[in-house]
Amino acid sequence: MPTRNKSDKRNAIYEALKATKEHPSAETLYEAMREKVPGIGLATVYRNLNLFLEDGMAISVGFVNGKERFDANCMPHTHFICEKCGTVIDCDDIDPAEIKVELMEKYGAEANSMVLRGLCALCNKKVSDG
Amino acid sequence: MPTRNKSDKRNAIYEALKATKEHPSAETLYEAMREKVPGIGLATVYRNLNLFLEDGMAISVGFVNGKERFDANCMPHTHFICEKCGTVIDCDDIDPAEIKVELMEKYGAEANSMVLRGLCALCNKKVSDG
DNA sequence: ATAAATGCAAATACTTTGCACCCGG
DNA sequence: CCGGGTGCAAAGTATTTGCATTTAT
Repeated sequence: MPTRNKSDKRNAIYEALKATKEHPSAETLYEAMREKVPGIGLATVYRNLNLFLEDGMAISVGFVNGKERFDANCMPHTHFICEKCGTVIDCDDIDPAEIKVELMEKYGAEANSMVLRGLCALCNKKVSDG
Repeated sequence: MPTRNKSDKRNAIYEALKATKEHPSAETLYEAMREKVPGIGLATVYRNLNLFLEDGMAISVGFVNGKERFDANCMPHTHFICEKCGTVIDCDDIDPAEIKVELMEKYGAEANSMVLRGLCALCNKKVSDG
């Protein structure tokens, strides 16, 4: 493992990721940071996000419309992804404990994340409204 | 919606997808088919997989190592993906009904799929063996 | 004959990487 | 200085698309 220096840009990226609830993609995070951190490059955001993953400072929520989405909250928690609008919701209070036990008992597999996909409340409403 | 003709290649792709349990990527399916269907093109596989999705004849399991994986089994069922080896397991007997109800009650969101990620039995064993 | 399906190559979209330069200790 | 960090542009992957050709009806 490389020696990891402090770095203003790295800190800024991490703080920006921690500060948002929207589980941003690299590009989204980059766009959001450009004003505050002038001159920052997209590649730097990508590089540092990957370092955060390595170091356990962030997790990948998965891909939404081809883009990887990140979360600085590393506490195991369930995510819901809306297939329509791409919103990612933290479902902190939905505990997959029983499912995990079941998975272990039946398949011997150790789950460390659970992702539900479907339609969020808003998009669901739009559908039923027609 | 375009009028969809029958097509030998399309049928072959669909049959190949139905025949396998490995939830293949487009590329994997293409490689597996090349011998049986000479001259088939990768783009054709991609195109038809997308048509299957549109027509509800197949579902996307999600992305594993950057590649989308497909399943011809459209009955709602839980998937487990091993982050280490990329194996996708059907967990037909793990019913997320309660989780779905919880999600609807707490978030008003309608889930249509559930994916668990972690380590499969084999990879988990390797880890604990050290 | 007509409309859809296909193969190939070119184009996309997202992410990673090579490299020269910058910055902090 | 020296080693890590960064920006930019180029390279890399996976997927989609344009177009001329083939195929089915």
